[in-house]
This record gives sequence, C-alpha cells and structure tokens, in this order.
Amino acid sequence: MATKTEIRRQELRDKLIVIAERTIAQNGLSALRARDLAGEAGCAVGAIYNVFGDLTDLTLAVNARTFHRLGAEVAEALAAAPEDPVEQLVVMAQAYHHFAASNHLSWRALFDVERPAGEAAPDWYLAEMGQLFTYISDPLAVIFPEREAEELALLTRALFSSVHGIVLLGLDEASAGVSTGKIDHMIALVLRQFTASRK
Amino acid sequence: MATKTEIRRQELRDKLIVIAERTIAQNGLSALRARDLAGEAGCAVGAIYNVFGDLTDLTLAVNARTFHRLGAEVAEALAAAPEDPVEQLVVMAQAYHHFAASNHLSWRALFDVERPAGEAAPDWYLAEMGQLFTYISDPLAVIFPEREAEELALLTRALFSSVHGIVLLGLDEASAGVSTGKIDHMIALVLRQFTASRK
DNA sequence: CCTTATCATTGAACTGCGTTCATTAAAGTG
DNA sequence: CACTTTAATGAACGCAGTTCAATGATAAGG
Repeated sequence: MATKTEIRRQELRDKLIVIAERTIAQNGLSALRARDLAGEAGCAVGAIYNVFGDLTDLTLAVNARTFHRLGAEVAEALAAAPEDPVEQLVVMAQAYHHFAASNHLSWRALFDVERPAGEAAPDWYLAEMGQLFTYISDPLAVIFPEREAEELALLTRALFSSVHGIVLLGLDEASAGVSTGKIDHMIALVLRQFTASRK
Repeated sequence: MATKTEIRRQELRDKLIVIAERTIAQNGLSALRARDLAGEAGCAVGAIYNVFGDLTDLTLAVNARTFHRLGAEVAEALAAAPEDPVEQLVVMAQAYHHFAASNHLSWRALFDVERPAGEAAPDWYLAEMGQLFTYISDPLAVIFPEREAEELALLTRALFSSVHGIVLLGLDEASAGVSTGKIDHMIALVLRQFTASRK
C-alpha cells in the first residue's frame, strides 16, 4: 500500500480545492490559473494533474461544495418557513436568490464550467438537484392536490427554472446597480400569482 | 476621402460577420478563432483587428443580428396570434423557445459573450430588449388592468426571465435527449397558471 | 541498514490561442 | 511620375493549459 503517497495526494487535493474555492469566490472562474494555483499551493504545476484530470475537474469539485452549501441554505430557510406552502415556495426561492447574490461568482461557476456537449451530469449534481426538486414539489403537491404526479414534476422543474431565470438575469443587472429588492419582489410576484388560483 | 479603403473595409467587415455567424451557428462561440477566420476570409489575421477591436466586438456584431432575428420571429408569431392576451403570451414564449432551439449555439452566444463587469449593455441590445418587453407588457396590461405601471414593468421582466430560465435549463437537457415538447408544456403551464387569476 | 527497483514529482517545453507592431505594399497628392 | 501618407501583413509576443523526460522519493529484499 502507498499510504505516504496517498495521504500527501489527499492533502494536496484538499488544499487545491480550498485555494480554487477562494479564487473563484473572489475573482471568478476565469481567474483560476494552473500556475497561480501551484504557486499558492506550493507545488509544481504538474502536481495538479496528478490529483485532478484537468482544471475543469478541480472546478467541478469546487462546484460540488458550492452546490451543497446552496442546498443547505435552502433547506435551512425551508425549516424556518411557515406552514403555508405558498410561503414556503417564496422563502426557498428568496433563499436561492440570497445565496446566488452572496456567492455570485461561485454560483456563476456552477453554470459557467465547461461541460462536454451531450455528456451526462455528475451524480452529485443530480442528487443535489433531486433534493432541491423535492423541496419544491412537496409544497406544490399541497397547493395543487388534483394534479397528476407527472404534471407536478413538470411544474416543479418549470418553477425552479423560472426562479433561476429571474435570479440569473436579475443579478446580471444587479452588478450594474439595479436593486436586489426588485429581484425578491419579482420572485414573490411570480410565485404568488402562480399559486393564486389553486387548480 | 479614402473611398477605396473604406469600401474594402466594409466588405471585409461584412464577410467576417457572415463567416463568424456561420461558425458560431455550426460549432459554437468557442470555435471562433482568429486564424481560422482569417483563413476563410482570405485575409491576414491582423486585418480582423483593422475592422473590429477584438473578437468580442465581432461576436457582438453577430449577436446583434441574432437578437434581431429573434425579435422578428417573436413579432411574427405575435402577429399571427389570436386576440386573447394569454394566448399571445404563450405563443410569443413558445416562439422564443423555438428560436432558441433552432438556433441553439447562436442563441447561447448571446449570453456567453464576455462582457466586462459593470459595463453598460450596448444600445442595440437595450433597444431590442425594450421591444420584446413591449410585446409582453401589452397583453399583460390587458390581463391585469388594475396593476400599476411600475408593477407591470416588474411583471414583464419577471415573466421574460421565467420563460428564459425554462428555455435555458430545458435546452441544456434537451441536448441530452429530453423532449422539446416538455419545454413548450412547461411554458404553457407557467403562463396559464400565472394568468389564471386575473388580479 | 543498505541496495535496488518501482513509483511519484517536477518544471521546462509544447501547443494553441488572441493580439500587436515593425515591415511592406498600396493609395492618395502635387 | 515622385513622394508622402495611410493601410495591410504575418511573424513574433504573451499567456494560457497540459505533457513528459528527467529527477527524486518510496517501498521491498537481502
């Protein structure tokens, strides 16, 4: 067994993830450079490639952590939310917005990472995404008890995508000085209006 | 006057835009390379920089045309739509989806182009966007006659963003084989449910 | 504990990109 | 036609990600 080596590799792996996480959070995905990374980690550039296939793999490792933090914040908001299912949707969506706003560059890296066309998303992504969808579909099932499971699934995806779109385009302009309160307002407007007629 | 030169430059400009448009449409923004471009246009690499500041400027020129085509298709769909304002919204949103699906890589280039942080969007972008927003806010004003202008503007942006989000995430998976019909379904679901309660 | 074979680490070199700018060619002018 | 001014050229530059022959460390056997 190669314990010495394995331990060192694991330590380097962790160190690189921490550094990459900070770099992305502070300066964005485009600021992630192999030489800078090696310099900060005190290793050779080649060492990065002993531990990650390429920089995209490293970015995916960072993204997994980011997505996990996102899921945790949404779950936390849901736990503190009132019983009312509409309010739960609003609270979760605004938690999503809050996370995206407070972790803008890390959040963008979730979607800006290069993904080979037509390749399946990683398991951790599907798992976290499934968890988010459950948070949404549960209150939706209460609001729309008559709807079939299949249609509820479609509604769930549609609502998630809608909130995502509002946050995405909203933050684009928020960086140009548009108020963040308007985004929360739009989210609430859409969700409340969407659920105003429960059928 | 430098007519000879100006004509040549204009011709090169047009030729480069056509080539870049085709390259982006067929192989995506990342396939746009200065040397390939010069090779296809039969000019020197440096000539590109006599006519465009950089490749981003060229991309923006292509994007202006793409956005204009998008606006025209939405307008065309709206012209052929029924009187009912809800149906108009659905028809326009599905036209947006159809354009994005049929021009996937060109459509993505609209959003994937590098934009310097905190810099104002180009005029043509704001103009086309304003036009799209008008198409949306007109039927919305009919559906929600009680709402204030400010809130209607917010609703307009929110609905556009929602449809955009549904199309964006939907096409991501559509490239992995998910049906395009589901996207139309989600759009209709959201818009119909959103407008089911007119207050 | 030393020797040696195996494996891991290193960083200079390779490739590919956008962009520049000294050189060369063309255009305008008297 | 000579000459000045202006434009076009493409080799060269800088800066990325990635590789791999050379170097160093580790584990196994005596």
